[in-house]
Amino acid sequence: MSLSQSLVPVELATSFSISQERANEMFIEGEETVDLTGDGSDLRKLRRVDNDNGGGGGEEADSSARTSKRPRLVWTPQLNKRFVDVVAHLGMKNMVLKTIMQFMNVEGLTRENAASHLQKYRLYLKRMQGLSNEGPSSSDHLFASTPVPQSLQESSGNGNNVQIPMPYPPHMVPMPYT
DNA sequence: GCTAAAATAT
DNA sequence: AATATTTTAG
Repeated sequence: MSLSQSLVPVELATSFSISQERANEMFIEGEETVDLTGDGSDLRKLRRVDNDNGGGGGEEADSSARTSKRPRLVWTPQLNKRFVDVVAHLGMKNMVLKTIMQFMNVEGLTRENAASHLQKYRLYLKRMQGLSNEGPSSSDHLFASTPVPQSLQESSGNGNNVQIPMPYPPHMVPMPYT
């Protein structure tokens, strides 16, 4: 029961101070939810909510992300933007999970997360190209807000290596935790 | 109860 | 690694 206080460190190293009261509204009963970048800030904030483990102590021995099931990841528009942006520079040929994740370098994002999202994004592109040139479907709340880059429209004459003008600086954040 | 999104399995 | 299926959230 006394694990609540350390689970909601919302604020990050930003100049802007977000409402700290927001920290209180992330208690989900029986479920866990992660939120990478909520809204209006950089997207390297990963919040993690861990529920009770039924031990009594409430302390976890493992400090690393290991043996612990990661809660459901929420793809915010910002995070998706980053995803699309990276993918745009890669092109269809190099739109591979490994590369994508490498250039996104969003800490906390796992391979499974990106893979799942990539799948959905591919389906989205296929759908859009199959129908008409333009036409925001009623669904796709997330992807509809993101402009499909021209880099993906063509086959991209790039060969096996891609030149990326350093889209994002490499971060050295080991573990955000909270 | 249905649909969309994320996770998980193949 | 890519696609299919299952599970979970909305």
